[in-house]
Amino acid sequence: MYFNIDPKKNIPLYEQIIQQVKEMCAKGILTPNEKLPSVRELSAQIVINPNTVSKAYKELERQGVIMTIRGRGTFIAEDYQYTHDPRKVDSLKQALKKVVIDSHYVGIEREEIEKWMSQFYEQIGGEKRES
Amino acid sequence: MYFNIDPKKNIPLYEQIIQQVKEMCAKGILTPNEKLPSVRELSAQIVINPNTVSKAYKELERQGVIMTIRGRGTFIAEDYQYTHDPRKVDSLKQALKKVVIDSHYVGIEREEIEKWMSQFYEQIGGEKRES
Amino acid sequence: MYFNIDPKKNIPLYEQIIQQVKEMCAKGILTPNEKLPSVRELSAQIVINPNTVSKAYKELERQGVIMTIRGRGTFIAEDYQYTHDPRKVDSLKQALKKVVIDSHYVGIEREEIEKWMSQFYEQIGGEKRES
Amino acid sequence: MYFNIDPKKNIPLYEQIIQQVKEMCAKGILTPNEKLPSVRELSAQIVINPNTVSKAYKELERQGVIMTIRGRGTFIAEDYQYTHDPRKVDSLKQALKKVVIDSHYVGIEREEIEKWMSQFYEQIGGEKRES
DNA sequence: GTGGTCTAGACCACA
DNA sequence: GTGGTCTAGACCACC
Repeated sequence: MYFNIDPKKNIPLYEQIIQQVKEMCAKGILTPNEKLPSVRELSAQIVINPNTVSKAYKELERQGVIMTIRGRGTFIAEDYQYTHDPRKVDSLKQALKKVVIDSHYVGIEREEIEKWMSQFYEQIGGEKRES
Repeated sequence: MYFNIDPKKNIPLYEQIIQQVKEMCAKGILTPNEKLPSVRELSAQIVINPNTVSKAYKELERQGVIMTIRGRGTFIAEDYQYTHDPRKVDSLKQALKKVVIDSHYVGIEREEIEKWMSQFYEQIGGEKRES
Repeated sequence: MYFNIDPKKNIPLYEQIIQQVKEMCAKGILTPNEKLPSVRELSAQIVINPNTVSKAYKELERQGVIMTIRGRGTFIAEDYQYTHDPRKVDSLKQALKKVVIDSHYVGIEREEIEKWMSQFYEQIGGEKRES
Repeated sequence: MYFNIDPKKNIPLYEQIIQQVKEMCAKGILTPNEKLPSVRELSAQIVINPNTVSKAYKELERQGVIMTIRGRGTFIAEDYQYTHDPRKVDSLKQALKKVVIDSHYVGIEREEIEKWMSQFYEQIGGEKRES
């Protein structure tokens, strides 16, 4: 459970938390039913406003990545449901397009991008989650 | 020179303009030294405030994608210089990682993502810009 | 944190802010991680529109002189990176040439110019920034 | 009489003309009473709007650098008068300060700047103009 | 509280 | 005609 939060980045803090939780889940570092630190704990650990952590948790729960059990804490969900939301698909497509074009302008070759992608998929690929 | 601006999207209007100009350049729809619509023209065309268009143009100029000639207008730059800015590279890497992880959560397979990527590169690949 | 903004000058207001922030940094009056006045504060202090201050701050951030932390404010950057941008070098050279020639036409001797330069460098020289 | 005008630069075209005329005078390339090209000639030569050349000439005349003799043309003035205008002096000081600070931020050492300055003064120094 | 985005409308310098 | 600067005032996201 190591978070790497950088307030200097453009990405909102709560977004950084969301991404890192999802990343750790995808990589298998966090497994279903595993307990997450409480809002207080985490906010103390990464020196951040508790409201920010809370917001991240709420969003993660809304997406079905984690679940809160009153009085017990928050846990990684075990029954994640894929949501083929067409708007999300489109937004992903846009994001990928932006990466392709921007990398083109930075002078990064296609091979490089694909190397990155392979790396990311390798990190995930190990434990393909059934659902 | 058709722009497709949607104020309902989360992406700022000026960012949408930037992306679309870059996309059209990369695809070869816009060629070096070609004139862009004037700030006023474009703002009238896509029904947007001139300042917003101006902001987009200034950012594009800062990135070296376009150049403005005083009193004459704005043009696609002819001598685009790749900038291997390490911060940009890193941010691209992050963006790609986000796409990979988020697509995983939406239930999109790796093959699908790679198909998209191939499409985007095909659209660009035709006229690889020298310099 | 005293700013000396003069709307009557030819130099744009936001440029004056940029120059003075950079000057204060170079002189060591502003030190890394120090907080700058908020956009609203500064705009009230020097009786100027907030957007103008914002523009100055954004440019300073783009140059890597300051950094903004979302919801917290703007701070002097701690890890300033020199950018040996050849275009900037050239433009500086031009600016210096202009000073030399114009001073020649105003009747200022070379010794005078060099005296000024020594003064400026003395003000900076004290705390040469490492990194 | 070779002009090097670049409409892509930030400096206004008429300013570029002014600077280059002054530079050529200071260097001795243009000597007192030498004839300048007519507005038409010059505007044709450097492919520019005649009004722009005209504006430059008017300003140069105002500064006393050149003189127009009706029906004969424009010539380099022979009796240039130094004008110790305090506002100009101050603006030069500001410009020099800006060069010093900006060069500091670009990572150029003092020695480099002084080397430039020496170069510029050498180019002028040959024929110190008496007045 | 912070900065970021956008609008509307004004004025100016430049070509 | 072009873009550049500035103002006033609104709304929003983030912390």
